[in-house]
Amino acid sequence: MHSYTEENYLKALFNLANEKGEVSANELSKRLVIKMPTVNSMMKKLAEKKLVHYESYKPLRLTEKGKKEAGLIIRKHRLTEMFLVQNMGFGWEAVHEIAEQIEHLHAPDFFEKMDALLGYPKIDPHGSPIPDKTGKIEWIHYEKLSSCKAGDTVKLAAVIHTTDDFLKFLNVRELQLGLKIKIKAIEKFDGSMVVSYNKRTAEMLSHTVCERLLVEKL
Amino acid sequence: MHSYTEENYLKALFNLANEKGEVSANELSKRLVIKMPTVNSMMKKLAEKKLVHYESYKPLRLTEKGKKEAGLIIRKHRLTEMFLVQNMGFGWEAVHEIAEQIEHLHAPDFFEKMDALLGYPKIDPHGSPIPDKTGKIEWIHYEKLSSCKAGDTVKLAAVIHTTDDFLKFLNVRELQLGLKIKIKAIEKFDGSMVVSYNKRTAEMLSHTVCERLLVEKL
DNA sequence: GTAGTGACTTAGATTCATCTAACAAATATT
DNA sequence: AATATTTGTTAGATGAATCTAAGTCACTAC
Repeated sequence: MHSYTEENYLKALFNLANEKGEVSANELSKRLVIKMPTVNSMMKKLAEKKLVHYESYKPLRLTEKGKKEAGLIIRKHRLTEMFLVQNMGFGWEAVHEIAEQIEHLHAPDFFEKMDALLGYPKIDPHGSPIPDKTGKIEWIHYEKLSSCKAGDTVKLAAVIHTTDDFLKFLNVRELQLGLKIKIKAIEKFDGSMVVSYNKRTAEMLSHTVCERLLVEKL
Repeated sequence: MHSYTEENYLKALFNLANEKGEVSANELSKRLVIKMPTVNSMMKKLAEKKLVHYESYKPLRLTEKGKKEAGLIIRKHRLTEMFLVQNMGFGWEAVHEIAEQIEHLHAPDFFEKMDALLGYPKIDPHGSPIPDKTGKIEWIHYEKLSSCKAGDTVKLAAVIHTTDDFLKFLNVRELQLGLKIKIKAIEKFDGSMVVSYNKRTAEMLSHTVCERLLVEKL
């Protein structure tokens, strides 16, 4: 079994790799807010355990084993988030911090039970896919709202870079997963969009926001 | 805030004090399966933090502050057990291990929510009182079944020394909290009891079992 | 193609929770 | 009361995860 600390390194490596492809020690250090030398020695340790491929001065890569372990942690995280929202009534902005802790529990029955009570969900409350029991993730490709054209009608499928503040921002505007959104206009100079949905006929969304909303075209 | 480790010492001290009054370093060491010198230095550390009264070669005592902290951890443990049983469908024999881990989470909202969803329960699934939000415990005095007389009719109010095996033993015999039990006879030589309840007309319970069943006389 | 900057590594210190070994105090036994 | 046993304490070591300081590698810019 791996320590709480090791699990956080694995998860960070996994997430960074999916965001940017290769992962540098430096990025990892920044992500975890842990100084480089510490990261460096942990990488050697994880290499010993065959969880990462480590070579001096080369980018970091998870091994297959490492990916699987990371996937299983992320599975626990996302199942937990789903449970907190669906079965306990938390808002999607409130669950990340709690799930960050629960993901490290060694309690297979607990996660099995959550999974069953939720009906074996495939996505978490933010639309991110939940890895399966082997740690594998089934990537679903959505488009960014920012890459859609005026006139398109889309369905909100997932949100990314989900800080609490951003999620609260979405709450205030009733922007929820599954929502049907019509793009009325796009401002050329800043990429902001005017959209309509529900009873809102002209809501303004900045480019930053549109970059974080993933949609399916209808 | 206290570390996971410190919390376990506090909880063990609290429980031992309630079982036996005074607590020796030796008992604590055995309970936690941690060697004496380690316990010793932790006691000094907790004394620094004003959580225990420590004097060389004297029994250990929690300070008021220590009792409160311990009570709050036990509160989290018992709320969790209740939630796992009531809202997630676990059997009472399955929840201890999971709750041992969840009790250490720093997630006030999570425990608040469980408390609310449960309707602010006063006891856990084993009949033990749940400390209030200030860490105070309201002791309820029940009698041991073993101290009742033949002919008594009692209600099962709590079970103590609840190992998983013991709880499974009770499951098999349909012995649940709230159950009305009639004492038909007591064997003098070994203290075992013959009791009836539900459709069971002559169930034999050893003295060991009767010592662990707490009841209210009816 | 050398200098400079940023990324990476090594070396060594610190803190926490644990251990073993050895010693001291308190308690029990005869 | 003297001795043996149990309990508690001190000293010092270990491993995990962190740090700072200092040195090395590699890419970028002229």
